[in-house]
Amino acid sequence: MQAGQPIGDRQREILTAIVETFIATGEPVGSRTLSRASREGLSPATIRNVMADLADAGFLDQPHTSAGRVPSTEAYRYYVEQLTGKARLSQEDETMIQDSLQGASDVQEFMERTSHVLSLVSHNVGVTVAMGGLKNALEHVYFSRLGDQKVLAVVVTRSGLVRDRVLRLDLAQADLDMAARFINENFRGWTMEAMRSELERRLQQERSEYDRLMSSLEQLYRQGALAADDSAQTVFVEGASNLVAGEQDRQRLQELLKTLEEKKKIVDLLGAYLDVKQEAVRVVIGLDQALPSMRNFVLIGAPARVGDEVRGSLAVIGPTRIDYQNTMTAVSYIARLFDKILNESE
Amino acid sequence: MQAGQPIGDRQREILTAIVETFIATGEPVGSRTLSRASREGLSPATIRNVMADLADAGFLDQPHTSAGRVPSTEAYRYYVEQLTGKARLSQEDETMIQDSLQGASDVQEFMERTSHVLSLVSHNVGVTVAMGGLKNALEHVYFSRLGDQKVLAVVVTRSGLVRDRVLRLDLAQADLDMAARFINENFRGWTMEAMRSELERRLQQERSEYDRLMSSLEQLYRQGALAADDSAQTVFVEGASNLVAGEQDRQRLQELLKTLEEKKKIVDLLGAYLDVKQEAVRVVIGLDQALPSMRNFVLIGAPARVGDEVRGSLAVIGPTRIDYQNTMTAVSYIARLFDKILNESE
DNA sequence: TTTAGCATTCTGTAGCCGAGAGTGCTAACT
DNA sequence: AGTTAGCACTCTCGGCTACAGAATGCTAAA
Repeated sequence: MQAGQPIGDRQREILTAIVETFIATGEPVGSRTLSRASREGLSPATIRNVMADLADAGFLDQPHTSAGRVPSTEAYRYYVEQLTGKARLSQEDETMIQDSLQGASDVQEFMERTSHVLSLVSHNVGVTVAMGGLKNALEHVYFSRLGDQKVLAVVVTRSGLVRDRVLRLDLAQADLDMAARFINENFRGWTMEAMRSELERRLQQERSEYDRLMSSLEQLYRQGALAADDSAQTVFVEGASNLVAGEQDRQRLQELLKTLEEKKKIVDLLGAYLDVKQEAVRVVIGLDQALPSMRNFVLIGAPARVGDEVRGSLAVIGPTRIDYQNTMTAVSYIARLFDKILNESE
Repeated sequence: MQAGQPIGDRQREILTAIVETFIATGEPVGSRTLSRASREGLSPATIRNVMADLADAGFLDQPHTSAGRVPSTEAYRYYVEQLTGKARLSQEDETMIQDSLQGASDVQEFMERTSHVLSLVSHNVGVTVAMGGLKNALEHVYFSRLGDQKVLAVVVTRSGLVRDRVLRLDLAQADLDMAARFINENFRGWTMEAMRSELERRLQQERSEYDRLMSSLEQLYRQGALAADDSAQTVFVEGASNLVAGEQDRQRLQELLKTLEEKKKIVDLLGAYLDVKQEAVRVVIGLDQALPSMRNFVLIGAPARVGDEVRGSLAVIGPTRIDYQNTMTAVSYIARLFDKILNESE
């Protein structure tokens, strides 16, 4: 069989079997084992022939001459593609998820719990990112003078997201109140994005007739008082300890954990692969392109949306040898739950 | 020499040497090595005698007959006790800390960065806990109706701490405003603690003449709208990957990481050992009493206070084989910095 | 009190062997 | 033409032995 050729029924079947037993056992799988497992009673020799073909086509790797075969990256891709996706979550997992997520009231908390429960059901690393929320509707801002040179700015969005930051600024409380009143009266209900650009426009325009209010607003704006969108995305990474069992090489294990600690990289990773508009769960096989330390790791994730609006992402990160079916179902289940629970609260 | 006896000069010197070389190399230290290192030119045999005494006194353990000696828990305690504490932070570390912590504006952010920089300078796990802040002075509360059955409560303290939570409650915005105005007018500047108990008192007292305001307040209070103190302590644990290099046993490593993921346990741990009123850095050797998985681990921490008020704690968690001097200095340095930076902002 | 010497004990590493698992190929079989 | 049995070959892994190296404890001498 030529490389790159579409593959036939028997090959598909055997490839699937290989991937599945490898996922289950973690050890290279040999023709004997497959022969015993396959209910069609094929002999090892036959299977060996097929395996040779699959190896030629680039679906199987061989750790060394006399070891079994190991699925290649391509094999996983193929395997995931032909997965029916019809699977059901186990009763246990479903109730565990329900219980964990019950009563989470805001996005933050939901995300935190989600990353945790994801790590539990997948036995791998659960990751969630809550977006800043440029698209959020403004509910209310509040400025408070804290002392010399310090002003506390609090921005509340309609969805219940609260962002606070302390600015180095010297304004009287009266001025702050005036500025807050102005914003609250004029921009309540606007998206943060729209509000900011409109505000900027006005500041630009009325530069000539500068009054006290405009000056305060300008200062506040320049200092980022309204930057609720801002890269301050919150990241939750949980279950890193699960990797200890899987990864043999200590060096690699350490790099892996270190990478997971670098929140920024995780945000970028999810951003790169999940920001697209796809509805469904997405499986990315071969993370080493983005993060070298993530060789042989995959990402199974979905955007977390409320209605049409993307509020973040959730994902599981684990070795290629992961239970795809189950994890995908779990991720998709939680993504739907997210929409459902948070939709009713707005 | 009898066990439990105070130890003499030579013994002290040798014990210190053993602890230090063990910390440096990580391997059991033998008499030969010590003889070469000691500038007094003692022969291995002499040292062996002393070592035998120290072993009798319970300061040294022996992995097996013909291995060197390893310091016992007691030895570390003794070692730490007789540490002068006069050490200086290296220039690098100092600037690294300065740079990392520069510009942190609120307690949260400070804590997050602190845990990170602690893990960097100690090459171990940096942990910080930000307290809820019962003792914080109330600045402002704000309630906002989010939709059916949902109310957003935001509490801002004078120190710039912002706590928000979503309550399941059905009150009209007008009622919420009234309640907020009432609290802001009556309790601004009170400590959260005082405010809550006074409010409770009033609710109790005026139960007879129940009006709309009181009813709203009651509902809000019962739902925890003002529980800015609350067990919602924020925990930051960083640098867990550093443990991979140190710990040999995989099983143990996994348990360790798992424990570090359980935020609650970490809060309890710091709480148990650091909530005391001590000013200085505290070293706790033998964490297995509190957390079995933390056998052979120590905690080097200090309360994080602003003025007289404890706002949280910071600590390094690492194996007994840690650079005590340096870590202690770093912890104490950051604790002072914490006070300094956050004091000026209030 | 300190030291030298020596037998003893234990670890870690290197090397070897054999069992086991798996492949690839060829030749026979259906 | 596809399938299977047989067989030589390769490679890993666990167990075993041997050996060097490092420390100790003890005894006896300085």
